[in-house]
Amino acid sequence: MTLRFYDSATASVRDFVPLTEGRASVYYCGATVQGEPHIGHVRSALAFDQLTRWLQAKGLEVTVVRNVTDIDDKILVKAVENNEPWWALAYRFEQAFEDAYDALGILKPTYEPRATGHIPEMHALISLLIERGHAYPALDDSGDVYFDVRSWKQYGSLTRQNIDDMQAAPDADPRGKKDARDFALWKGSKPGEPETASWASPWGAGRPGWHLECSAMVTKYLGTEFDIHGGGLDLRFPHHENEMAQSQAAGHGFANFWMHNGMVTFEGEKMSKSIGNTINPREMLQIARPLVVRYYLGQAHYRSVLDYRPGSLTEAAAAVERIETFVKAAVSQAHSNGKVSVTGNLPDTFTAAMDDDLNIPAALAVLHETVRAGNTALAKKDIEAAGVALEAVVSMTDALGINPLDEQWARGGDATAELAALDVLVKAQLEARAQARTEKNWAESDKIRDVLAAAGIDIADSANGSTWSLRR
RNA sequence: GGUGGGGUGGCCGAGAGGCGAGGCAACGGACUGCAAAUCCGUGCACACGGGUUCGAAUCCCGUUCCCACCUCCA
Repeated sequence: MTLRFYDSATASVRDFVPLTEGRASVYYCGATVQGEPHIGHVRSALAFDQLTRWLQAKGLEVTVVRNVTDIDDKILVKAVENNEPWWALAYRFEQAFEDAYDALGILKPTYEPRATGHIPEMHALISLLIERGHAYPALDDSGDVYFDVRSWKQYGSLTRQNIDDMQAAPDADPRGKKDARDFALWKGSKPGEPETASWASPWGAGRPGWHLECSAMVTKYLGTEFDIHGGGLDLRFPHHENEMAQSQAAGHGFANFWMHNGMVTFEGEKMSKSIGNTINPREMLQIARPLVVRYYLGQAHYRSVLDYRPGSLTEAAAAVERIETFVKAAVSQAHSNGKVSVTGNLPDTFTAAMDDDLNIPAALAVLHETVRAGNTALAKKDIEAAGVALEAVVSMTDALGINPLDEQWARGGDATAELAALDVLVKAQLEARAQARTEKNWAESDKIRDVLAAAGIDIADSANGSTWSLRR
């Protein structure tokens, strides 16, 4: 089957044919760094990380650009509230986002441009739009520059909306606009705003409008036409609609595919900064390991709503442990050297599921079926079959970014020495217990197990001896 | 008012005309000194009402409920 993705612009699943053979260019909207990341931000980045990994697995050379919006109204407001320079606040939260992405193994984009670093590119785009008759300086003397929505007849096409049918914003302030729907490309400086948040421009000092940065940056790094533009579903309108309008009005082909990930809800309600029902990745990481959090956030189809509720992570942990238990057992029995290479040989059913608009739930079904087959092989002492299953499982998990053998998920480096020491001590206990068991001294055997269990160490007996693991 | 997405077994979550995806939980069995893990089995699900069809969770008509976007939002 060929690679297909759902394209929001046409509301249909289409074959994905890269504009340049062998390559793929992806731009997706990162965060406005005005606060701590919440799980929804991470899910979005994860969805596009899964996309990136799959494009790579298909042999494409992928260029990924994710923006950082480091200047906007809220950043300025919050900086004042915090009595902190806006740029310090933006940078601080940018780091918090990076930390959250890193913790979950989200691959670094090829490049991560900041809005404030691309003012000249934005000016050039504004000038071009004015020349072409699609933008105009504000009719009052605010110093704003607006996109002229009525001048672009395709406006609304991304979300298939008609301007006249749209509900007017309740706080519609016409300011110097020709139409209430016109949006700011450039915002003139207002009294009281910090000088550091103001840049000179042909239309007066000011700062960029939100939508403009993406159009300017995507063109700079990926060209006037590129393969995929992604982002959260909530960005579809107005942000992506506006982006598309201004870029196409400037004569650019722009995105070939638009991909939008679904929202994360909290017990049925959308999580958002403005409502305040958010979950911090840090909080999730306190109740589950990074690998489990990644598995949980990535297990549903990227376009589905993902509803978080207490207990979700416990269930995900059970599923992850099932995979890990098999991999661990198979490595020790089928790969005595402990080295398992990612072959990239994926079951056809897995590939077919992934090719079909990244159907990860179906791909995970293949993964779990392979785990079961592997476990059965181990039970039958069919080492060859177990080895085959092991390689398939490792390759599949690797393609999804949840390979339990990946050093990304290894415990922190600091713990290595402690673990090694613990291993020596626990192994001594296991030997004593093995002795007791050969003597059928079950009381002693169980006592040793209980003592270890009380310390958070679980032991498991098998035909090949006993193994231990730290309860997590 | 406009646009879009949905209602699937105890829970999560795919599928989209015909063999009960998969995971979690539960129960029964096998294995085990006992556990744990693992394997096998059980549950006969598709909001409601009509219709089309040999056959519908999947198509059509109607009803109903939910959610998102239309203002900053991943």
